[in-house]
Amino acid sequence: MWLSSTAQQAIHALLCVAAFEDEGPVRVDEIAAAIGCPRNYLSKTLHVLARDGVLRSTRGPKGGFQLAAPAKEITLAQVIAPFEAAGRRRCLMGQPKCGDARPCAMHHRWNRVVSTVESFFTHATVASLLEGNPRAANSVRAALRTARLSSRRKLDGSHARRT
Amino acid sequence: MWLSSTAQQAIHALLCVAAFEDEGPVRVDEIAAAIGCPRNYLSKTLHVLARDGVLRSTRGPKGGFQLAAPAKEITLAQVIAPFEAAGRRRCLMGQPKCGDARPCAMHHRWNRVVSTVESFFTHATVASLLEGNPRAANSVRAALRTARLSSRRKLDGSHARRT
DNA sequence: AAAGTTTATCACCTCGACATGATGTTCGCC
DNA sequence: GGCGAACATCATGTCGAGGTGATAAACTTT
Repeated sequence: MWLSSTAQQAIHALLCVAAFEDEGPVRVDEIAAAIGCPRNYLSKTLHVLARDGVLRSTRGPKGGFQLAAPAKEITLAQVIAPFEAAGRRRCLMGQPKCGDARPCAMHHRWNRVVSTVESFFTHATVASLLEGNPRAANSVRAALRTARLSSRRKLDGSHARRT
Repeated sequence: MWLSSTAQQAIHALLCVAAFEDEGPVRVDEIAAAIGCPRNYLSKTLHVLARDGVLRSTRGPKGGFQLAAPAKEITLAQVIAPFEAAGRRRCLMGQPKCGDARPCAMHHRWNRVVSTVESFFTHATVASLLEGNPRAANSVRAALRTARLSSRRKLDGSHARRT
């Protein structure tokens, strides 16, 4: 709820990348498989984050996506910013004129609520999420490992085993 | 932001109806003109609220929409409920499994934020908005009066004046 | 330099929210 | 009862978010 599905994918994907922060780049296919979303669409999403300086992408073999900064320095606000018009139109009734000068009927009270939400997103970092929830972190890692295994298996199938 | 434009219209329209609570029904055309939204679409929206027991509609001359209960008893939550899937999917990452048992990485912290927002909507009543903001209430009333005047003028134009 | 792996991007599709115009339905009033 | 005022509803249209498959571009390895 509230976040567009694109923004949700972005957050989820960043958790995946962060979970393997020091093991090199993570491929789009792995992430897409791990979080269950279309590969090409996720590629587009991650590309945007790369342009915004949140991720770094490398093409070719051994390529993939990495964090562009330590996980402790990446806030959720940065991650969802490109995909949410949120923060712009804060008026509950969509009135363009609404502001502190010409407040709509619920401007002030609503503003307090909005601040709460915004402060959640600006204070929560990718790292804090993983640290605070070892169980969830593990499940992210597990999902990615599974994805890696099955892509291995696919490779083995195509050009036979070479042991 | 956050509320669908339909829900925004619903809230705005209810303020209009509430502002004229004791002066009889308010017509869709007036409301639509006052808040600047398509008449037929608003009609559909208000009809839903009528089916939900928030409004009462009367057809024919002297008809229109009235509150089905005192403005003090109508919460914003009731008003937006039919137009927002909100409250169902509270998981930030859209995971269906996410709950207190199998929390996603930010389930608990996010839940606190969600509660804040929900409590805003369940505690704010239509009456409280008008009372707390006389200025905004007046501008709602003014907009509706203007709409009424211009529809009068249209009538006078069609079947001449009869003074 | 050729082959293979990976991201980047293009053209296109689908679907639901929002919107519109015409038409039906119910009412008050003469 | 018949007219006009108002809500109710239907068929249809528009538009952007989300999604897909094919292809291009960049990189590594050999």
